[in-house]
Amino acid sequence: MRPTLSDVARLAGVSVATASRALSNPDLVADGTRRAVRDAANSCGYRINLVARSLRIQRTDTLLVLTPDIENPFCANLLQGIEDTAFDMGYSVMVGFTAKGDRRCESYAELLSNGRVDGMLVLDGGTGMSRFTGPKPEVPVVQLLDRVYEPPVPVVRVDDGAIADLAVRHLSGLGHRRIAHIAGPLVAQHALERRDGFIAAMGRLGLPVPDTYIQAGEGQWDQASGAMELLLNLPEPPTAVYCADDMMACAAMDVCRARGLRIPEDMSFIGTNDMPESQRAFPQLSTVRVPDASLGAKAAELLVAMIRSQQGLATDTVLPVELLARASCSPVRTAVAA
Amino acid sequence: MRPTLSDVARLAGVSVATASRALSNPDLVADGTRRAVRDAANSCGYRINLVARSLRIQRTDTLLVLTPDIENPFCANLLQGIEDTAFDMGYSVMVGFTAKGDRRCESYAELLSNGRVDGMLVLDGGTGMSRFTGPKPEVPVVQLLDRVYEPPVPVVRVDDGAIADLAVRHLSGLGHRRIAHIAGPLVAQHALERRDGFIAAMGRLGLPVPDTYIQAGEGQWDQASGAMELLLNLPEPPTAVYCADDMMACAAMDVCRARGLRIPEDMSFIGTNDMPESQRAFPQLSTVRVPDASLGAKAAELLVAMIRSQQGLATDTVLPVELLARASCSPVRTAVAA
DNA sequence: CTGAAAGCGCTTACAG
DNA sequence: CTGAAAGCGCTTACAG
Repeated sequence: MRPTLSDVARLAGVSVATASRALSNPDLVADGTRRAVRDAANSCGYRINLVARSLRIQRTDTLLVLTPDIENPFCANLLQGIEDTAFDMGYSVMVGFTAKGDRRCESYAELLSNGRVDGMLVLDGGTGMSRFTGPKPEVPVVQLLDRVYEPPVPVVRVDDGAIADLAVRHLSGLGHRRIAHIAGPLVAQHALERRDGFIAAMGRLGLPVPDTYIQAGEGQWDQASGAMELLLNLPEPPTAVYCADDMMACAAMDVCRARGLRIPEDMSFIGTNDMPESQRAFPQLSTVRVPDASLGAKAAELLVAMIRSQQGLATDTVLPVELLARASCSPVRTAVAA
Repeated sequence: MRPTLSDVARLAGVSVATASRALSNPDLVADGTRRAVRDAANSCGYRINLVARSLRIQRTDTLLVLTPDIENPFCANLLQGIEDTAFDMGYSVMVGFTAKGDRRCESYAELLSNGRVDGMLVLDGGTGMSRFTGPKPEVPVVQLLDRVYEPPVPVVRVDDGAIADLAVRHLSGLGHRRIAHIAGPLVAQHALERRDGFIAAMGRLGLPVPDTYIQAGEGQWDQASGAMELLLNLPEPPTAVYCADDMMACAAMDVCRARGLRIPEDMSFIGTNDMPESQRAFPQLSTVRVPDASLGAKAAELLVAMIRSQQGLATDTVLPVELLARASCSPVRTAVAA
């Protein structure tokens, strides 16, 4: 049998109360007593039972993070960022993958309502979490990137319209006018807003956006490749492409290379997120960096603040993005076109 | 206040004992009673408190998985595979990243000894977990890929020597004799065994292995690039390279491409793991597939079996690997050398 | 089929 | 500074 606090108390010749204090609140106890209790604990190999402690103090010091998956390196980084600051604040993290279906989501949401975790951090990729946790502002939930619950459930995100605008202006600054967009999974709000932001930015610059210049990439390698094929087969192909995601940009670049096009001379590319593969791509991919680590850190901090029921917390936190001009964009070649 | 079981009992006009049975063991209770209790529970929005339940039944139905990081897609897949089968068996998973240092590892290990989780799954990348959890066969721990604790702590793995042998024989079957190896992080046992397996396999075929033909890639993109540069600068460069990891193979291929070498005509490559990038590489990378999902599933099943204190469990489970011959290897060009 | 009671292993007012 | 006691919210022999 594992020794309990009362075993320690008996060994040390004190009450359980004192043993508890000596171990978790040493200041409340006399020097000698403290030493006696510690010795007793060591000698019998005592380890506190955290479950009992949790029941008593009514918190688990555990956070649940929900993410569609972690095949996407961006999500993986986010998760690591969250775990990192959670750890520093004394929290452990449980993880659930929502892309696996509704039954899973429901089951995960119950960990929160059933008291197994103190709070939940949801990074939704268009999965239907909203069906399972209604907008109950009283439970500690913070959303990452996409708003799936109404305010006052807080969200930590970037400005996706601004991202698209940055990308488009970079390209237009290089003289491009025929700019296409390969969109992400439009079930996810951020993908939708990047697409709409793309249209808006083009409009502001007076550049035309034929329907065919917006292709569905769905955040998938293969679909993005297909989207690029379609763009290249257009009677009047674009000279530059803004992709809602770096992985799709890499896929699209590969298609161009396979067709013998030079990048950036024949086709310029700009992605989003600054994933690890962007710097490894050839040529290195220009992108709009989304600060994954800070996003995760901010979200974790906010969640913990909610758990500790602090007041007046931000309900919408927008973190800055950054244009990273690398080698995949160049000035447009002056068209000698028909 | 959240309603408790005694609130439900009062509402339904029964004892707490009956309320508990009606909810978690419906068969033990009369039809009418069951209905009354359920109605009561619904009407007040009762949710069971899992922490209290855990304390009572002495298990948490939670597993801890320790991994160096999840930037490596292979680890990410493994984690997802584990979570998947854990979920199916009724377990939640907590995650800890061991690459973050010793203090972290120690802290994670305490979750096990302090009763927060029922078992631990460790995927060690050469981090010093062994320092924190001695070889106590009684605690439920299973190791993935690398053995860091002595038997009888079980391990679920592949045969790394066989992997290297498969790769080398594939290359030698194509006529290659000058075969080099880019090694993984040698602090990790699997990397060490792949390297030693490489040497052994070459020896069996009577092929020479100059020291310079074994370069340190450390599982890092940049280091692998550097390793490839060194190989290319050799007076007598290899005609083929076996990489301990697909990511390093991709890095090495990029170096060759940048130098204007053709793959596979000028240099053949074979990797390990079958990561997603392997199929996206150009040309598609030949590799030895390590069955990440099955590895995770097997490990999770084994761990749960240990938790349920089943007897006679395997202490060493070796899963089969598979050679995937894709486009990055071709017959050696008959040397017109000096 | 149901209830009274004990107990899982802690923490924390409250009194002294 | 220390102890006796209550209680966190469940489950499960044990009796009936």
